[in-house]
Amino acid sequence: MANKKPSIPKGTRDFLPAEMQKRSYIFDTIKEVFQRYGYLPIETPAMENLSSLLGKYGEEGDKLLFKILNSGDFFSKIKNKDEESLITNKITPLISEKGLRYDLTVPFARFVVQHRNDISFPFKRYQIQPVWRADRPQKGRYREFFQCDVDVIGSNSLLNEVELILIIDDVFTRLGIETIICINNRKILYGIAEVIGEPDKVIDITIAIDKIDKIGLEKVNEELFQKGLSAEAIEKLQPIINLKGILKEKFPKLMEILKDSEIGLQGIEETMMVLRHLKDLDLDNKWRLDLTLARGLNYYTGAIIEVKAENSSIGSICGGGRYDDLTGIFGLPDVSGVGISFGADRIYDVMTEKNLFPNKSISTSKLLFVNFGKDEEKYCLPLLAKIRKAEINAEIYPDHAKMKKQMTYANNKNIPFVVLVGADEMRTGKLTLKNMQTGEQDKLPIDKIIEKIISISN
RNA sequence: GUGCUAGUAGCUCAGUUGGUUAGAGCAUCGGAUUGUGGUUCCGAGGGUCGUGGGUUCGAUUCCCAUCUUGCACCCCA
Repeated sequence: MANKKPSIPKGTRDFLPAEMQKRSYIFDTIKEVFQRYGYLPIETPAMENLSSLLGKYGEEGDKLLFKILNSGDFFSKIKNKDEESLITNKITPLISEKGLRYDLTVPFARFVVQHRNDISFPFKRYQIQPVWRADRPQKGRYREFFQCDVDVIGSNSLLNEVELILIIDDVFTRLGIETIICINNRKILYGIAEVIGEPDKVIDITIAIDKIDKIGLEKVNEELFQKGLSAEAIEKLQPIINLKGILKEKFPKLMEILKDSEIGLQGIEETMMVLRHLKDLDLDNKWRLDLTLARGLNYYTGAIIEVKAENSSIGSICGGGRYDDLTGIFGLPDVSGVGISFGADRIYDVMTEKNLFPNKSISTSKLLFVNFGKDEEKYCLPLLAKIRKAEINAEIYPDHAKMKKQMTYANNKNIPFVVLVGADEMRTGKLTLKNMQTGEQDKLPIDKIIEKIISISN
């Protein structure tokens, strides 16, 4: 009798038809744009070997991986069952060798290495699938969510970076979301770390200055000090973080600062190239160079991109960058890729918040046959087939229920037309067509009904 | 993983300083109307008061634990 209420795991969601319709709208729009730019779809399994996943996302990422318990009697295979060897991180490799994917980029790198002989480079692919993270859920953060990735792999050209930004601009313009696209380059960040004499602390530095908008300059400096940066290095960093002004002024200053760092200068050059193109292209969305943009994922090496919706509490809705050696870890060195990922669920949240979904009716059915009984069913079925052949979405109520019930069904499902077929209609061949919006009724033969519905829906 | 908030019908929420049968609106179902929905009127079903334990004569109410939700940190789409 244990009649427990059914539930789903923390941070996961069911989607009702009304939500699915809106989600499909987002996915369809994104897919259409991806294809417009010449990207082709792939899919990869929900689970990967843990060895493919671990160590790719940083320490924090490893913690957030969902691990899958081995099948069978794995426990008997463990030799030492004393407490010492049962500590989580020691026992994990013994009982789990698979995990749910954390993003689509790392599985893609694995995919490219594995299928290198079946694809030709540069390889442009898109991939729309769910990913899983064992994070604490909160606003705009789920444990299962969909990413829409576009990547080009096997090309060093900065044209790819430019193209991805155009895709971002295209997608958000179509969806009606006003965004700001932030652009930076990891090489500039490396350069800065080099110049201030703390090249080993790049990650700490970037993570800290990434928070400057949120916690302010003082707290950032505090955090840097705690991470072990010398006071001198922090001092040197200040003018860089505080670089103000328009691009024309920023770049010469930055070049002066980074003049002793080869990698830093390279980063500046790359970024200037990209931005110069963007200037010519007249985007609908705002964009800017943001030296405080860092992004947490370890594998980025060049350009980094992040998109935020304007005036929204939901965090970034799209992000990405260039990774020079992701395939290297899987045994294929010297292949560079760039890619971005759209967070479909956050885009959904932003669009809900700002009421940006087009208000279409939920049902796709244009017409419902009311069911009066056995003889009438028999009479209606061929007519229904005819209507469907005319490419009109239509259905018949499956039970011989009361009129009220059937009409309510049509009403709730937003079906614009109802056809009533009883003894009278069967005798004359003229069916009663009811317009659910106006309440008007006509007696028409089936061909006229088809004509009418087609003319109205066009 | 850390801190804070909350959990009462399918949904949104009342309520109880610990005391018989826990309420409303919406939704659902039925009827007024056996071939006419969206508006109206009448009625019905639905709750182990998140779960487990403790204190008490008695707990939905107090205490503890746990799960879930929301928020902040961390991190991120």
